[in-house]
Amino acid sequence: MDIQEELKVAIKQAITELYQQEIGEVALQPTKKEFDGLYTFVTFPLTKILRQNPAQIGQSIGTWLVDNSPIVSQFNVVQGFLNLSIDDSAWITVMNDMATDVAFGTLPAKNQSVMVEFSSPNTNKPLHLGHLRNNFLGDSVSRILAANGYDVVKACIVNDRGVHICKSMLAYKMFGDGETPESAGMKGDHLIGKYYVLFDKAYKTQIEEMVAQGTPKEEAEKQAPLMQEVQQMLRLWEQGDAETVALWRKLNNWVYEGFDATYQTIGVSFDKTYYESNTYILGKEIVEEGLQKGVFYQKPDSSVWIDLTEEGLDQKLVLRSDGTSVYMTQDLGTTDLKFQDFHNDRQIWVVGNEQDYHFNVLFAILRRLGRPYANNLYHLSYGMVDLPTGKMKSREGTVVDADDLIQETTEAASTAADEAAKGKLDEFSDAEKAALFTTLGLGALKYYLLKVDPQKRMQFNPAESVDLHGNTGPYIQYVHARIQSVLRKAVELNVLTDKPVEATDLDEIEQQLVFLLSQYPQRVEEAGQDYAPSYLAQYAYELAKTFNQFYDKLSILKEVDPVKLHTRLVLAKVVGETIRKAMGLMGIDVPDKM
RNA sequence: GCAUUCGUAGCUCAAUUGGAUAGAGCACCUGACUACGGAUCAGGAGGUUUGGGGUUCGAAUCCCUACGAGUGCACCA
Repeated sequence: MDIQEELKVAIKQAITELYQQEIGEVALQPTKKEFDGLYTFVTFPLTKILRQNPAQIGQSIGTWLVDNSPIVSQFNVVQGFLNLSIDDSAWITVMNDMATDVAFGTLPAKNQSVMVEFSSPNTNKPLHLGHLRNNFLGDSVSRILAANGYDVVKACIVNDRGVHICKSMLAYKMFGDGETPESAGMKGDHLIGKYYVLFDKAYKTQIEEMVAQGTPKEEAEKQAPLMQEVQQMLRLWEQGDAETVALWRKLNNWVYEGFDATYQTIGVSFDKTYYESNTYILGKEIVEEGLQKGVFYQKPDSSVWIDLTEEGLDQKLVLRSDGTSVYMTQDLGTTDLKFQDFHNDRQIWVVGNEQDYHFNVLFAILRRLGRPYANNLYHLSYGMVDLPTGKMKSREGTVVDADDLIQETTEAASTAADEAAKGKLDEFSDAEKAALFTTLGLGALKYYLLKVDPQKRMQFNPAESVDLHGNTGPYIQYVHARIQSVLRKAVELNVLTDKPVEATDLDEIEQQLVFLLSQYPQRVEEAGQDYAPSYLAQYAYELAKTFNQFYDKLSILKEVDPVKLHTRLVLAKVVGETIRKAMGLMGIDVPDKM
């Protein structure tokens, strides 16, 4: 039973019968808390069509609904707002539906596939806070789309070649002295990051020396011997020089081991990994195709361009005059490759908003080329993560390392949780405790980063990110643990939660809870449409908070009326399951005890 | 300079896409524990939604403008 749908149909019917008019889509909104009712229909827009004032329209429709719809029990009209109360029997039907539907909140299969590309790291340094926002977003959006009935392919493109990795390679060659992750006692990605920093230091010293001797800074940056060597190394790599390739392979593998450990900790995985070393040559035949189709044009120096001024964009280079690729060429190639590999109905890129322009251009070019998939591409753009002290700057050493952060968050969770648990965890083994603290720490961190609208730049406050109170992951996790505790005791009392609810009336707060629960599938759908994990964060918090109010106001296990006791247990059970699902869509686990 | 995103309580964020008196959390103040898990709940205070115009029954939301912040405007990726 879908109360909202039934209401919409009933309202349409009311207008047809009362006014002999057809209206389009009926929009309902949740009633504000200070008014009676749960659904509100706004009548202002109808005044012109129905030629009546808003309050009269509300009064007429409200009266008709109470007389003709079995689910509408009461109504009130405030100006142009028609507030509707729903009969308890309808809510109880809804509750029973939800309690028996194992797949509640999972939408029917759409027989369409989506590729979500995210993470896509460079292999010269470890992941940082910004990558975490990217990974959590991509992972969560993938889960949300799967819940919406799409077949999802999670893809990662590893940027494993180029100047940046050559810098680490060169520094390792110079200062490495055979060091390995084992000998250094460091994760591989951190070790390579160390050499990247070493390169940068040595390089800067060279530049400073050259500038001191009178070379202009810009020229010094290009002429510095270290940079020359890096360029030479890149050429050797491209020529397939055995020694260079072997070094490259060795260092990259260390980095992958490090990344894998981090991915495992944060619970992120991919269905397909592309390596740029395999794909960077792609795209040149597309340039050829574009020239033949007249989409691109060639300048006398033989560089190739596209003119996108009609789309409000600029002229853009797609092939250098020496015939080598640029970033855009590669992306054209990989987009085609991804489509050939999976034939996805849609492709999504989770990439920071500094590349907004790049994706506008990429999509415009693919449209011009007449790619069949060109209108089903989406750049999920997200804002940077700032620190309370300002921007993260690698040069100033203010970058927050992902592994460090996760460790700190877990430690903070363990300190706070050990204290707050007050003996509840005594029976836990050390391993169980460690697992719980990771769940709580990661829950706090993921929730903190996902609750904000992706598009917005956000501020990361370390102290707030590990908070357990208020609008946080652990607050919601706590409600789940609390519910499980109640359900465990119910089992001891032999109260079954798998038979239908037989109550005939509900308390107001119970009604509010059922109403919220009934909205879950719709929220999943909206989150999918807008690629917005934040909707689910908002929802999970509201549900958890409402449950705590319910819990405070009404007793469950101490209730003497067996019908009410049963009703409340079923309600608690469904709330627990829905919290688990909603949090699951953000990649957040919920514990049974904490 | 051009393009683009953003500006909401002291701070961090919401606002169901144009709807009611703009809501939460943190911090601050007050109350509720012989507890179905107080890691909780109830209450208080806190706002000219950056300023100024406009559109309409109705604007944080749409348009214009000023101010402020971010990002992009490479034959880098």
